Amino acid sequence: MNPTNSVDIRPPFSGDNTEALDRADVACRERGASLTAIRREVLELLYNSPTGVKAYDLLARIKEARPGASPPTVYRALDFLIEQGLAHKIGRMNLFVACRHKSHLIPSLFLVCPKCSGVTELQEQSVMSALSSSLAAAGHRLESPEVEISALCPKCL
Amino acid sequence: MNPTNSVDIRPPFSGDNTEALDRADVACRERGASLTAIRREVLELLYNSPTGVKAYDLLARIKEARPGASPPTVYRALDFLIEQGLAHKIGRMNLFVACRHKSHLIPSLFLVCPKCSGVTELQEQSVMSALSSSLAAAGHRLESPEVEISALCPKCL
DNA sequence: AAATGCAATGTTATAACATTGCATTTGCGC
DNA sequence: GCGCAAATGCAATGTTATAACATTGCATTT
Repeated sequence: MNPTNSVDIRPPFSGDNTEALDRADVACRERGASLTAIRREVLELLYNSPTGVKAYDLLARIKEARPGASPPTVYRALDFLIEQGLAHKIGRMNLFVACRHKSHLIPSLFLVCPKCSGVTELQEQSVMSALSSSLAAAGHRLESPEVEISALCPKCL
Repeated sequence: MNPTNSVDIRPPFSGDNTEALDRADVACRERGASLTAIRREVLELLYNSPTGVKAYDLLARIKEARPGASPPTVYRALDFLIEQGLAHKIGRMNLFVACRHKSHLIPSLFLVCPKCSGVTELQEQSVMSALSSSLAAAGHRLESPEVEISALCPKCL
């Protein structure tokens, strides 16, 4: 949650994420996918949240504009965003966050505060390389370049 | 899942976990807690499972002996075991595993295979120290000495 | 224009996971 | 035995996620 230590490529609370959304749109197109209205709206909600968001909270927000929205509406959008590398699920807490990667080439640590649901993304070569080699030695392979860790944030310490 | 690299302090598939259970019982007593019959049975089920186990699967097993068992029966036992450091919850997959720590003084990595639910526990100084210092630099503190990581196991690679 | 294909979305229901609240029983020091 | 705290039984409910099937809208073919 401490902005000084995050690797955000844009301000987490910005009211206007048009640019980031447009960039996401372009990235999807390049992969032959399409960031439809629903998906864009969900992504925008994630962009505007300083913390991880629960699926049913997203649903409630989406319903304001689309009264017919149902759980699958949201889960499908989230699945899509995750597939596209635009969002990430914090499994421990059933929370969803926008991806704030500098690059998918660099693996990330997600620090999830169990108290405030804040999510900070770190890119630490030292940790990730130590981790990768330990895993390799144990015959395992990281499933995704995203590792989530439950850690109290500075505010909640 | 590769036993060569695990830090199990006893065989994971043993049919007779009496000793480990007795040790757990003593450890609880020392802390003024009591490993009651239900709790002991749940712990035994965990000990006997090579993989993480879902709460409702545990419930089904417990019901064989105690037809009246209900979700709280199992969740309360699990909460107790987790409090006592005898079990661990894998949040990402809603899985529970017996704790196979050598010691709670040494932090552990839990490698959870997303394919087979296998759980391997690693104790790697290099990783944990790199991790701790990165977290500290970011103003965070590990919530628990247990870090879970989603990684394909050797069998499922 | 009609038919077809296909991705996305709508709709309903239900599965899967977890907790709350309250009544009852049990273990245990006195 | 008595009183108390801890544990358990039990029903209901809350929360998270997916299954199954129908419909829409738009691009392509006939």
